[in-house]
Amino acid sequence: MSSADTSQAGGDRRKRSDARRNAQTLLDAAAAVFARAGVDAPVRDIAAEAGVGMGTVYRHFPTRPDLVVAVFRHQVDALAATPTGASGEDAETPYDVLRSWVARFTDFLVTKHGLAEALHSDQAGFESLHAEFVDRLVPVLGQLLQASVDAGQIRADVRPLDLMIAIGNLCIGAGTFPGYRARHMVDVLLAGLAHGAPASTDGDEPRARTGS
Amino acid sequence: MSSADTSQAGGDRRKRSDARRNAQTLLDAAAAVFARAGVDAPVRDIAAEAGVGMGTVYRHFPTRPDLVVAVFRHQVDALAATPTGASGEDAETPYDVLRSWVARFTDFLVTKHGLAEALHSDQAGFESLHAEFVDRLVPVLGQLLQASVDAGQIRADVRPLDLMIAIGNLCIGAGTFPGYRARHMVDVLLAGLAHGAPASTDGDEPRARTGS
DNA sequence: CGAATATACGGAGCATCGCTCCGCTTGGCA
DNA sequence: TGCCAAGCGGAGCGATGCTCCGTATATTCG
Repeated sequence: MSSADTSQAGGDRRKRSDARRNAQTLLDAAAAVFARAGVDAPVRDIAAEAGVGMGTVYRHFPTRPDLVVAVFRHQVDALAATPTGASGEDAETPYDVLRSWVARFTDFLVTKHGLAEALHSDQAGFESLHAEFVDRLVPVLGQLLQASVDAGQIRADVRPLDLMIAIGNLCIGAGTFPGYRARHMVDVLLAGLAHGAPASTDGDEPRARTGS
Repeated sequence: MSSADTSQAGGDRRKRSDARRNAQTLLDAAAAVFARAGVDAPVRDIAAEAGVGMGTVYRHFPTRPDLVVAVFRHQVDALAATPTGASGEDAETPYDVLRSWVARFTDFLVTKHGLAEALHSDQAGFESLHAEFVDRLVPVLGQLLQASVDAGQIRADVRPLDLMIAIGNLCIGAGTFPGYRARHMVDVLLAGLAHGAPASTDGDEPRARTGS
């Protein structure tokens, strides 16, 4: 599912050698172009960088987002592969683990110029890119969240999807707006996560605490 | 400044009558189309809705964002015109005032389909749209923030621009992603604002509190 | 009231996208 | 070596933001 079964660069042994090579070349070229011009870079540029034609790009990656997904697959995998205890430290509290995972996620989004932006643009079927992130990362975030809730360290009224999208959103413009510090605002959000539950802020119930 | 001196619909008495009328027609048509198809709607559609040609649109509003700015000008004005005490209630604490202003800002962004998204897309000179919002609203937010800081109700390490962009970002996808509740996450962010300062969360200093 | 002229209009057209289509090239195999 | 399917390249399509300029008309002046 999620549209990115796109032959994964050099994995497929049944393809012709030039096809396999081109897929990898394309991946490298895309990574280079994305780093240089952001993930919004025209597909034509990527084709040119790789020294192939438009057709070749689209044969390997049927749609632009598929290419983006493929380029960042490794890093999403890394993020998805840390259910608990990033570095094996079991002494950390669940909330600490949550914090460090979120920090890594934030770094990832902030580092890749325009990735966070692309995650949300409704244009050109970028929803598959979004779906990829949601499918892979929401479960992990769900575990981290639940553990912190169970430990009584955070409020229980924030769902994994809410938090994931919120973090992704906060990272938008990180490299674009000079004065905006995305990481800092993610920190503030996490602080709010930790304190909303025990005492509701100011004695003033937020509003519309819909659903669980 | 900010590129939106664009004749303001019907204000200019020196223009030809048909020009004045068309400007207003365009504004109405744009509002209708934005409501129906989001602020990303093609300029051609707006021209068609208004029953005028492309040239007319661009003569009145030199660039797409200028049109968007003009359409939402009234509401931005309303937001900008409330330095303190939304409804004259002086008994509220500064933090309450901040909260209610932010709630109105959030409602505004969430209501207009795609406005929050458009605020951040780097494409097609949308930075003028962003500039408009920043110029008008950051000062107000600055006052609200400072008052709350002075009252000791919120942490002092969040600047107006940070908060404004953060809120705008959190509203992205409000109407697009079914499960995402933007308002709720804005609440969480505000909760973090209130609690980060006094006691740093868990005894564990967040991380990299880069330059106060 | 009727002509003159600046002002405004309309929409064809340009450049840039994402993506498709199809004739040509080339790798892999007998 | 020769065959043919897998693969390739890039012209081309439709959409979009924005420009340009010949045409229509509101306004003014005799």
